[in-house]
Amino acid sequence: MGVIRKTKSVKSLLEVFEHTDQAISVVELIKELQDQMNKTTVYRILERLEDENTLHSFIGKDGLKWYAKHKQNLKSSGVKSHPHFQCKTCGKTICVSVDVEIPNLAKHKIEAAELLLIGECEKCLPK
Amino acid sequence: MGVIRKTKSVKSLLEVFEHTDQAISVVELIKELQDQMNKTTVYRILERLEDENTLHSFIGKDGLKWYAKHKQNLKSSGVKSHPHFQCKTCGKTICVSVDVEIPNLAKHKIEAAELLLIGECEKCLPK
DNA sequence: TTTGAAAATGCAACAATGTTGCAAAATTAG
DNA sequence: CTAATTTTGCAACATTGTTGCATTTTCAAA
Repeated sequence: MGVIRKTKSVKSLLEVFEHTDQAISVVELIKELQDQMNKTTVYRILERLEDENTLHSFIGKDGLKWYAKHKQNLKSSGVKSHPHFQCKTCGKTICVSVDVEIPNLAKHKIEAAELLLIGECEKCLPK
Repeated sequence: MGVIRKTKSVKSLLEVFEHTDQAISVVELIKELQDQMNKTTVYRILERLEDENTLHSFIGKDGLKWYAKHKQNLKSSGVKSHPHFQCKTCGKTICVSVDVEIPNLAKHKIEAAELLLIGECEKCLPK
């Protein structure tokens, strides 16, 4: 397996994540980094960083892929997982640090679970 | 609001769901119905049937939209939701009839939750 | 049964997201 | 410094989903 080189592009991308704990969609990353690298490069670096457990990904409510920094997390039924919250109004998407009970399914092997919570964040809630 | 007319296309589409309890991806529906209607029509009928609560939809592990028959379901923390299981090997995707505990999030209003379980189904599990 | 308004459809063009192959450039080990 | 390997850019492509608009179908009132 390949080594991950700390290239200029990789550093640029990681820097984006250093300034926030929020998840960032690939679309936004491409937009934010468009002067520094090609979109193909963004996709490929994200893939590598996920393989290396630096980032983790999940699918948002509209089917877009999101990435966030990887943190060691709680385990439920042996499945490593934490929920993500996505604001349907402003789109803000965050990792939620709570344990989730993953149901067991007879005759099925569950290897991963994605819990997406959809609603409104504090800012978007009507006063 | 509009009435949903029981057109030939609507009947064709509903017939696909009559023969299974599994979820079906839009991609597969379009393929299966390509001789009977335009893909635009498939998208529009699905939207209407979901509005009418005949079907419900969710996003699969690859960001594709899936639909399944709507059944009255359990409520957790006031949020109506049930998990879906998707086999990473054969792609089979089903609704799971169990209650899921939806975590509460301070200062956030959670209106919906999607729990996607990813793993291997009975058929794909190595003996 | 006829008719006319509303709803539904097909089509083509488009938009957005994501993937691929390949040549060129950058990185790292020795 | 050099050579092998990894990384990148680019352009072309694939897939999924959306839109506008003209035409057709449906349904219910007459």
